[in-house]
Amino acid sequence: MNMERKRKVCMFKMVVSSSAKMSKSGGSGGATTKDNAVVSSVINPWTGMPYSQSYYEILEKRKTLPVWQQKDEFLKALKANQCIILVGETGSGKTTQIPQFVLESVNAETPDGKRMMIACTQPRRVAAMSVSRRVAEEMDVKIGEEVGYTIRFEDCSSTSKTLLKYLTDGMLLREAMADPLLERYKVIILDEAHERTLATDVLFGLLKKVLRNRPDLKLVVMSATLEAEKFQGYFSGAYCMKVPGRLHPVEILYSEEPEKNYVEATIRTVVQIHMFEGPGDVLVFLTGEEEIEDVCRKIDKEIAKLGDQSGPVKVLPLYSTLPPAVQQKIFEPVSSGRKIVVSTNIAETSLTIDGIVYVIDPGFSKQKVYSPRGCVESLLVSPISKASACQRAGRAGRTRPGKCFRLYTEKSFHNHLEAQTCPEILRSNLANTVLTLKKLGIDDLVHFDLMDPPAPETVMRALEVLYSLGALDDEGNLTKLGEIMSEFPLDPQMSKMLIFSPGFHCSNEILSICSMLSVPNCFLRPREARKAADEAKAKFGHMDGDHITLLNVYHTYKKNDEDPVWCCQNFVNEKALKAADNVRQQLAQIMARFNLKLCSTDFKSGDYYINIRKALLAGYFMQVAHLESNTGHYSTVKDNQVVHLHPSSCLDHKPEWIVYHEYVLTSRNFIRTVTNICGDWLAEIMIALEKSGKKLGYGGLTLKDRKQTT
DNA sequence: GAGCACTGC
Repeated sequence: MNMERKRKVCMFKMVVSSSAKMSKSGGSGGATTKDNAVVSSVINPWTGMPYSQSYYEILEKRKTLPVWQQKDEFLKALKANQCIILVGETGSGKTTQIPQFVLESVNAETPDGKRMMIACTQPRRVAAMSVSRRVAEEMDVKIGEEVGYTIRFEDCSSTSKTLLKYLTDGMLLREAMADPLLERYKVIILDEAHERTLATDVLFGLLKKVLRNRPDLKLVVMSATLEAEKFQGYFSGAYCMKVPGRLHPVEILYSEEPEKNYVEATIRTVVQIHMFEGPGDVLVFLTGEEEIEDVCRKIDKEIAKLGDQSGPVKVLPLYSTLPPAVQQKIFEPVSSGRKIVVSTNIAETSLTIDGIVYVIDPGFSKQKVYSPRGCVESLLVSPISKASACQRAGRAGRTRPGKCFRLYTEKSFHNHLEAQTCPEILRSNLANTVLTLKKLGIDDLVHFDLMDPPAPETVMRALEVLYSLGALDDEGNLTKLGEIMSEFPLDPQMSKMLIFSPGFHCSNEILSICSMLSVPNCFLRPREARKAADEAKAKFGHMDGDHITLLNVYHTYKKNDEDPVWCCQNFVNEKALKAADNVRQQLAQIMARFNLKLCSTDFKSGDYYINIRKALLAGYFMQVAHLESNTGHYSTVKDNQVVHLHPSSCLDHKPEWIVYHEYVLTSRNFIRTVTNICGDWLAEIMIALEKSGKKLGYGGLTLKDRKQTT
């Protein structure tokens, strides 16, 4: 078969010439030794110790990064402007170097020794950790001292020493809740701003406000190219500068005709690359676990058919729920033949694989969409954005020139793909975000200046939820309860359930359930052992429902001393349970801060499970479904939607009333993680709510109607 | 009788 794709467009320019010149003039060899002799007496101002040999070696490499060419320009701009937008492509060195430039100049500006920090945010924990380690090394200091990082569950920084702190964007938002003017920071750098995470978007709005109240604070927004103008318009008056990247050229090849079946086209392209292209590993982007496993098997089969006429291949799947040991395999070099990694979007930003020369981009990914009407979040396979397509292509040019095969036409790239992926804030349930904003003192949500304001309906829905939970009062102000709720890293319903659980004498148990609900699904179900996995899961099952099943798993895990062998034998995801244990500790600390007692009902008491189920309802009374006797289907109490029990539920019967943790829209309207409750308990809550004057918009049902059905 | 893209607090 001929290669069908003929159109070639070179997307990336080589930007190595200037840096090559740079390292030549710096002199590698003899000159370096001479330099060292001169500067070896120089003392590291941070430690008071002479610089180590490796400091100078790294310094030479740092000086070759594109961003060093513009160090002076940046420092001048920083002095003259409150807000800078820095556009830097992959490989410019902005994430490691800019914060150090800032540190050098800001320190010079404040000789009074007043300790204020520089923050640099990252969307992901791993990045915050690994970048700060690298920077500590570059500065020849110990991580956690002058340079540190803060992520959930781990604070590797020191209040007395740390000057430069890398942290997740979500973490900075948490800090802002206690310190709304972010007074401990002198400069805040928001990195990877183009990713537009929910936390980054909220920080944008918050910092725009804070900058007006703190003329001494400076903000640096760092982003990849595409949205620079939009950012400049939002941060009006910001100084904007561009730094070139350093990526090898990537040749883009498009399909001539639209592909009917992108999975088949993918397999065909892999085979073609393997037969006709030179050496180099292949990275394939697909949408999900099942599709990936399926394609991996088919590629193996097709390449086996070729027989000896082509070299060996190693086909490896990659997605987040893969056990870490299997994930690690993608980084191992293959002794002979070609490595083919078939991955989800995880390889687009979170994981970087070296040695990739060919990228196959079918143009799809699974994306979260939110519908405020039904309060549902769902995952949909959707076309990616142009920005995302460029990011994928760039993965082929990290080590040497590469090729990217787009399995769609050039016309559809230009005409059908959106420029940017829709920001997360427009695709999410905002109940928790609105609670955070209220806690940050932003009362007027309508006039809060967000880069992309969400639909009014989404904000209204969030306010409604918070109001009915008692987090907001009639005027929309945060109540005492709302304030405590905002301190928990949980959805508002879950915070409320946890805060009310001591009143039901079961806070230990609810705490464990919250933790289990906060981590990925702990039940493993490998394709080759489905039956055994289902049997193992059934042993944890409880007749009252899935929440108590989760509690059983957690208790049994602890009873077995967190034994990895036990996890494996019972098809339980050890990583998830460890995470639940971490979450539990964190939540317990927050509870202690508010004097929320940890208590349990006597296990032998008939009320043990009843109390737990009542506590569930205290938070999730808006997520109740009723079995309709005429149809045999469940319908939601709130808006009379027909819903179906998710097949993963352990319930083997259909109780009249159930509370559900989530409503997911996939092949049908499913409710997942459900527990049997009593209609009278719901009626009691409704009466109490109505007495306090709260209207819930319960689909036109009056209280009398609801009482009649109980 | 299904699915869980990916992050983050």
